[in-house]
Amino acid sequence: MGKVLTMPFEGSLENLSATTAPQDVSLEDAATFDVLRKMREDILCCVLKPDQKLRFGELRQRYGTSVGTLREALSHLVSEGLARTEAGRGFQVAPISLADFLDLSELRVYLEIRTLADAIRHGTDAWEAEIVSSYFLLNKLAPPRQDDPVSVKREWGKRHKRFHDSLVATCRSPWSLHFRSELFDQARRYHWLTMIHARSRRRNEHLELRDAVLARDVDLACGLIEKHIRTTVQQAASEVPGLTLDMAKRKKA
Amino acid sequence: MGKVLTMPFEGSLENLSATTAPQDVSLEDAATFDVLRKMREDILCCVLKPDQKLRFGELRQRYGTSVGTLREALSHLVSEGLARTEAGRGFQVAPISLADFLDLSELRVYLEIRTLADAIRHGTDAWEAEIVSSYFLLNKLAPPRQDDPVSVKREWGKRHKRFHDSLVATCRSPWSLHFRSELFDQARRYHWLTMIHARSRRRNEHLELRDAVLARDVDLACGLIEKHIRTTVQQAASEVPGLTLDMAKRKKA
DNA sequence: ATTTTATAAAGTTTCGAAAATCCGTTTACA
DNA sequence: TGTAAACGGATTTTCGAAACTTTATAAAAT
Repeated sequence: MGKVLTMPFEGSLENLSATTAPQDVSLEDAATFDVLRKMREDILCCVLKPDQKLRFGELRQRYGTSVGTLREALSHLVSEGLARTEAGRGFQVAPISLADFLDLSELRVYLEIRTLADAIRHGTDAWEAEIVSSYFLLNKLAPPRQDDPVSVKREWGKRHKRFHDSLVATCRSPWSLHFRSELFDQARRYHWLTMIHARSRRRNEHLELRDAVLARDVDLACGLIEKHIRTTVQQAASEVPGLTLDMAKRKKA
Repeated sequence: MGKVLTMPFEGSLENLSATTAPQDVSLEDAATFDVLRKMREDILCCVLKPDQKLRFGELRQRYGTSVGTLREALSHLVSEGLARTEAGRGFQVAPISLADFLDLSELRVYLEIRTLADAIRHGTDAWEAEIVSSYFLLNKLAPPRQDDPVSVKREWGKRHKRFHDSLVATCRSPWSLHFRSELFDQARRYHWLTMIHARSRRRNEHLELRDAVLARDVDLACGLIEKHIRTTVQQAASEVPGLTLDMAKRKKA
């Protein structure tokens, strides 16, 4: 658990960030990306449920677009790990399982620590300002529980993501940031399920995290984020019903 | 450099690998994936050069397929980081730079170590057999140099990948394997450039690696793979011409 | 000479129909 | 009764043409 040990990226001679890491497809404004964004959000928030078959007919209605456009978006979701496909038999929402959540969380611990440590070391005033700002917004909303309306849960999820993104924003490793981001989104699916069934209330870990980061205390901050992730897994494992024996949901179709 | 420290995935209660990690899109046999595979290979081998504009007209001829299919494949390449796109102005091959190679290699070191350590701990007879077999095939071909024909370079690249894949095949973390695989492919682009300009000859690092792995010596094997990756970066940095001042190739168009 | 505006060419994005494929059911045969 | 082949409906996959955007070219205006 202990030491942080992230090696800084001082190998890279220059910080010019004209890199090759995959594009985080949000800068785009074309119609395809609208659909992609919407579908991703719907999968993350389990509007489209795990294992659900994704038929073109229905999707076409739901998102008001053509087959080709849908196909492109779906193809994208597959490579993000949010959908699966088998040649000839269409697409379906990626399954979930405790084993998967554990696996991705372990990797997340490393990537969050790695990016956070580097971000703190290269933080700027603007970075601090955005952290303060995004924390403020997050804190304004109480962490949602099972009986809160969906819109509140969604908004909280958005602010939660923004806060965590702000923490690592000045990390200079595009690849680390990219993978961190993918895993964060994956985790959001499980977070959503946890919110749905949330019984226990957690203390304000985000505030501690914010302060440690602003104090530039790398070890403390990284320790906190690690605990934060692990606690989240624990909570999900103990409070989300169908998430223990893994594949007991195949019958759901 | 030292310690290996990869934490095993003993958190995951069961090893059933019915997971959610993104599909490695090679099991597919549809036409779209043929095109995707071919295009990926062409980018990796710099047939399609970094920064090159990818016009639909030309691609359509080259791969004998329709716009829609191409678009789907390109979209996939974007999320793998092998291409870029800007709404309204099409696609282009992802740029390369030394900074990028350094960045991805640092992350690769971690992921290769993580996956290799776990793979060794859970290796089976079949795993050992495949390592022996793939090493044999790799060793039959001498590492290609600048004057070797392209077909030889390609074949060697294929066998090289197969060997490295075989080493980590029994790793039980699908997400780690997935990201490792993406980064390995990224690195292949730079390896190709190195082969083109290779001056120095390296000793047989793959043999050492194979033996360390088969001897189940985790620390040694991980140390070797780390050195292997770092050496490759060094070689590329010193022997590939345009790969020092990063963006001196914007003029190439 | 430089900027601005208009026009044409090139290229990209979207769409829905046609071809191919899969899946469940019925029919034929041993 | 059980197995295999064959049909029909549903769904996916592929395609190229139409609509739209950007880029290049040329003429007009400052």
